[in-house]
Amino acid sequence: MAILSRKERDRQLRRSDIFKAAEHVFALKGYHKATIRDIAKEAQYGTGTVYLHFKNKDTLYFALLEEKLKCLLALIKEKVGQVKDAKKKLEIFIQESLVFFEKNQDFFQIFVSEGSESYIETRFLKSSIGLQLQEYTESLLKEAQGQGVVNSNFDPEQISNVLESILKTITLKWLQKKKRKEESLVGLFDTILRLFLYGAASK
Amino acid sequence: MAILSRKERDRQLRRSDIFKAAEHVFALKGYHKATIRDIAKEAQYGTGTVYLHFKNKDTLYFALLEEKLKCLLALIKEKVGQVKDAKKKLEIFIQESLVFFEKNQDFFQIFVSEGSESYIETRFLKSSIGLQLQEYTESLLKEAQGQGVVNSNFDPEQISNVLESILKTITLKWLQKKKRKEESLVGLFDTILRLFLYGAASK
Amino acid sequence: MAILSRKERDRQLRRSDIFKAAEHVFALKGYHKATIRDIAKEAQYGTGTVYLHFKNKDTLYFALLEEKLKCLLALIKEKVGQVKDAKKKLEIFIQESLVFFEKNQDFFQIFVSEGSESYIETRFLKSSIGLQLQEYTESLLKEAQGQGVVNSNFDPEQISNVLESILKTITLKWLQKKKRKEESLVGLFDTILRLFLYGAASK
Amino acid sequence: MAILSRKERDRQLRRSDIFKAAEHVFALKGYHKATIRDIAKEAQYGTGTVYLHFKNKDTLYFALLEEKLKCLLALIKEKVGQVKDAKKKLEIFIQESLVFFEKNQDFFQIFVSEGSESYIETRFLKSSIGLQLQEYTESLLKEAQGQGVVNSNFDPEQISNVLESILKTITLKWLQKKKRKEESLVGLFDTILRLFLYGAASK
DNA sequence: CATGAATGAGGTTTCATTCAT
DNA sequence: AATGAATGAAACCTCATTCAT
Repeated sequence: MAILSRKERDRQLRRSDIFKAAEHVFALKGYHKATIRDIAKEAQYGTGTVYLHFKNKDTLYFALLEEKLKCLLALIKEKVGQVKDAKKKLEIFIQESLVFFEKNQDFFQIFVSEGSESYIETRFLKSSIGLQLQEYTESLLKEAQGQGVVNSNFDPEQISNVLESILKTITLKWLQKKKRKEESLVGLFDTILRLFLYGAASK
Repeated sequence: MAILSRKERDRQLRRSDIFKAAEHVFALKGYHKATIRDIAKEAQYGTGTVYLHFKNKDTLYFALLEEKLKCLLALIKEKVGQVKDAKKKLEIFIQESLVFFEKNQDFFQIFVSEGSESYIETRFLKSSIGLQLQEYTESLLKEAQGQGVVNSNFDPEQISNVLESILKTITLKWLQKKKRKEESLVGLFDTILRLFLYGAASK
Repeated sequence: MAILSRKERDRQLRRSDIFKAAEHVFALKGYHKATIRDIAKEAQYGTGTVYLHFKNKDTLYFALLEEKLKCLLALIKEKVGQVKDAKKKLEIFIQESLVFFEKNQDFFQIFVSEGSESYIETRFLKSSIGLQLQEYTESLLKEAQGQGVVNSNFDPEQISNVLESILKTITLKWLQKKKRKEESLVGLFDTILRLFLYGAASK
Repeated sequence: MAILSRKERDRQLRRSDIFKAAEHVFALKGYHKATIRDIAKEAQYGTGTVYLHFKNKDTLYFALLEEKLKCLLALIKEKVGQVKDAKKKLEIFIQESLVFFEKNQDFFQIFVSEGSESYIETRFLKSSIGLQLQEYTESLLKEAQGQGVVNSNFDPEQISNVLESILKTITLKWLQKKKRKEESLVGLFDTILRLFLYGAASK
């Protein structure tokens, strides 16, 4: 068993190496311009080795998305689970998302690009983790509606999508300007929360 | 002159045929999976014919985006120009966008996909029409800030991005559910305006 | 008949226009890079018009070669016919070739390139005019052998080829250096004659 | 080291296979009509394999020329280096060229075709090996002039070109008649040397 | 297991040639 | 007759995927 587990550990290490490389390359070049050889080289493996761990390019791409999203979701769930207040939960949701995006900028670049090609969108949304995140966000918003934090007239799915899109938009623009400014992404937390909850209107 | 104008008209007709086909195929398959042959076939022309009108795939893609966006922008500018009130202007901006998206669903699919691969993003944003739309939206929001409709603490660029992303998100979801529901996209105008201006919070 | 002959004259004019254009374009770009559209445009005709006069690109190319070579051969024959002495004949042959090449540098460029692609070589050599030139040169050399001007041990075909290749080589190098030097091609007559007849050795 | 050298040897083997195939196909069809697929098929490899070794068709073509010319030049230099007498050197130069051409008839076909399309000419002449051969030939002739073997009045560049063209012409004609006659190319050595040094005139 | 050379399907693009006007 | 838009075959080249070592 000790041998098996070492084997398994090694296996996971390779997978993780490839993930890291793929994350970087996909973020840099986009799905189509990135080649498997690029990724293998970045990971310092042979081309074929990638195929020992992932059936094909698609699989690798989505596995990468899922893996990272699983992290994000787990993180959020854990932190959110520590509070009861629905508004606080939303705040933590946003906060932790921003922290995660700031730490994983390559991943974010991929995450935000996904949705581009229609067939990717479809496939990804059907992936269990994509759905789970969607559902979890919705559940938070329903809870917020239950507690009178969010207006109950809105369709929970709709506003969860809107929240996500605001998060993505603000993060994306921050990423594009990062070179010039020296602002932390988390510093935009207030803006996002405020925009989402109270909108752009004057008080 | 009659001959010349007929020639020119024919030329524009071909261009338009190809645009229509390209719109459809790009929307269906995405930029990368769409082939020039697909588009030519859809337009019922030979492959080479496409190249008589567009230097290459890229050019066709961006010409299509620009053409449509020019329409959208012209439409919006015209309608918005008929009112003075900044809030009314915003309303018309949203309203007309929705009308346009509903009428041009294939284009919307492409429009929302654009932004995916980084080089497309870059190239598109640098295109004059992309910038113009961006700037026009910002100008509307600045005006709204000037008239106290929108909070002046926000960065106009930021909220214009947020407005655009809300529009896109809601439209996208509507598109994905269209088969089931039988709701008009313009019917979501109130939701969008409200969400953007006053946010998701309870009153 | 007058009408017919005018028609025919017009026809010859078109042909000649196209020839002139083709000569220029082929010389500039080479056979493969030159397109029929290039040639038509240069001649200020429509693409299709070229096909009214020449079955296809190949035909045009070889017709051009033949036309010019027919001129060259006619010219040479006429001048050479005015003398009896075999050595003088050879001198005139070389002299007139040089004059012709200097006057028709575009044609020379094509002429010297022909021979490149193996299939062209074959086809051209089998053309009647190619053979005629070859045979005429041979006959001059045979005559020179008969009069003791050229050594009878040589195969007439062989030395006629050698003479032609010396002519081409010297002309080609002259053409390539023309920009720098300001020497007339005919000025190289002595060199060529001397090299051909007495070789490169010291006296 | 053994492993590395075997890999390298394999690599050279593939390269050589492709060269052999390319030599044959280029000789048969000429540069433009030859396709990479033709060459790959001839070499019994897949199309893509060719691109593992040569960036593109051009590169393959010139690499082939260079490789062969490098051999020819090396061979000549070695043999010529064994004698001191300038005339003997010239003789060996011609002799070895003929031996090489006879052994590498496909290459010769290509070699003689090169010079066709102007851009090929230019590119080839600028290649170091093309220049080297040119310069080496010139140096031999200068030496011959120095030793009174060749008339000093001639421009060394000019007569080196003439020598080369005589060599090519005679070889080309021999190649075209090979099917009929059963003569060795080297058998034409005397003719070439005599023609070049003493010309075609009677003694 | 790891490798990376080999593969070949498939995409983009060009251009000789045709044909409706 | 003249035109030039339309055609589509065919070439180049890339890269996901396989497989022998």
